[in-house]
Amino acid sequence: MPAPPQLQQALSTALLELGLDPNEPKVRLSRPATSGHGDWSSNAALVCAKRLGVPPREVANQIASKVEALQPAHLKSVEVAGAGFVNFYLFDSWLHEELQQILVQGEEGYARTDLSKGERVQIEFVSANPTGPLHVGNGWWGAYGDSLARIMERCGFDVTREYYVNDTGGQIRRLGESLLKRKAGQQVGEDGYQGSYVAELAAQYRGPDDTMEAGRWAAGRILENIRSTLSRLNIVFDEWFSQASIEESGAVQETIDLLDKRGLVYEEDGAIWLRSAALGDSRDRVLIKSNGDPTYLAGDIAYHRNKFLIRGFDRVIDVFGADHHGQVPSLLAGVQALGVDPGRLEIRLGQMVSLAEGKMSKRQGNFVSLDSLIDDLGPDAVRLLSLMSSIDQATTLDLDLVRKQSMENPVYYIQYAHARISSIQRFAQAMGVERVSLDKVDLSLLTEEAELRLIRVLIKLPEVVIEACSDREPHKVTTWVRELAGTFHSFYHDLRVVGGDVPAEITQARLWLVEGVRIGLFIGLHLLGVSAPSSM
RNA sequence: GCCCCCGUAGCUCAGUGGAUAGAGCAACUGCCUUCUAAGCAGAUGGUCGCAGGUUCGAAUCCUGCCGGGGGCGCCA
Repeated sequence: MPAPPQLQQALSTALLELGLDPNEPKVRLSRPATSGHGDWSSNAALVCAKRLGVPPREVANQIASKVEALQPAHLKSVEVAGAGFVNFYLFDSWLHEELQQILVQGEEGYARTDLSKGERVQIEFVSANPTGPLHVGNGWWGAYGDSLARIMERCGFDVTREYYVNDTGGQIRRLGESLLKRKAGQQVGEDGYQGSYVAELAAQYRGPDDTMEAGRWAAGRILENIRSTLSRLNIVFDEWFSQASIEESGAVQETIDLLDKRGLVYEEDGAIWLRSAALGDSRDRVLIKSNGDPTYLAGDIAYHRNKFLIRGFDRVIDVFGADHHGQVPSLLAGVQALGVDPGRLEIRLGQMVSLAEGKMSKRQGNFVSLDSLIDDLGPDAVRLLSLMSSIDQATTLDLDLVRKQSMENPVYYIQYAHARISSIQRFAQAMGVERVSLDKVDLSLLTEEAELRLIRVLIKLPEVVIEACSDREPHKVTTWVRELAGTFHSFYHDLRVVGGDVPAEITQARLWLVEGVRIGLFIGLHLLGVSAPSSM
């Protein structure tokens, strides 16, 4: 939340009068961590003191008295503290006004901003090969991509969610081989897909004994399952983009022609190479193998040409697993070779998710599928669990522990807060207490510390969403939602809303307060893709 | 060898330039005749991997080292 405009204005004026630049990048008006340091605090004196050759506390004193003289709205007192911080204490009226605004804006409007500058963004994520069920890591990075999309949408971006389907080449052949071997009752080799799902598919396969045909059929079936698994997690894609379609449309050849025209390809050892070493990669890369097949990279560059130059996305965010880290420099080089500013392509790497029980491998089929984890914990818990920490953090899941905790999972803690508020609202109605309209309620009756604390947390949301968006870190929303839920539970314990001997006007003010909290929880949970139940 | 990520309480993780470092789980003590105890309150628990550097100020930025994970294909 930005500081009250009058306070910002007064501070700027004060700084200017002292010959200081209010737009100095390191100068901040921010909320201190502890309430003992005021509602807002400026570090201007610390930043500027050296240049002035005056002790910081002295500068701070001058700033303090100038701001005080300007008497900005809501300002109660100013103090100089620590090494030279100027701390501002505001009247509660500031918080009451903020709450009022939140209630006016509601679920739709609150914490909605426009950072987009009109950008169309594509986020490509999951994109797991259709050769087996999704694993837990796909769910982790999938929740990340989808929540990032939701957050960016709330910040005004036009977002397309896309899944790149790897439905071509050696994998499909290998899948087809595995299927046919299973069907014929033979052993699947070491380099085949050994999971039991292959046997299940083999039993259903009615097509000819053609490797590619069987492979494509199986991939199609698997993709259907992937789609339904993802939808259990509230992940829905706008576009499923087929790699085969890129190859069959001749787009790969067109792309290579384009690169050739730019003088960035050459032939050697019967293969076609990209001069990627000249574009930041550690070496040159093969685009067309000596057997005439395009490499994965060639298809990927053609795909990114489609993203940037055909469909015209302003910005593309690719979410990959860290095991694909090696292909990043090549892809960036390829994009640059197309003449696209590589700054328009962001690649976020999700660190690996593993199980305490041991390593997972899709080929060997001994992994815990995302589906079974969802069966185990429920979709909300899986989604929230995956959005608790940064994707830069490698995760080791201890299933026993997670299962044991699932009844005391953070997800219930948060949802319970939302359900409790709904319950209060139901109770009020049952008692015949109707909420008066917003222009009739006197929010200034909210003076208890537990009430004010709640508003202080609630008003952080817009800034949290903005930060989560620009840092591409959805888990910041999770952190905030947990804090709000905790603050609410504490409030709930301390103060009654309806009934008891609470005066009617206070009940009204508190009903609106908890509605504000409900709005915050609802928005936060929605951005995380977690449901907000009205009862539990 | 080179590249990326991580190292914070017993465990899982927040905090990434501000003033006494936070939460959940585990362990301890209290709180339900009152709007949902899936909750609340209190106490316990930390050389922020190590060593330098930058800064008025570093868990946060820079360098080196140690430890863990991932990657360096005419595989995808």
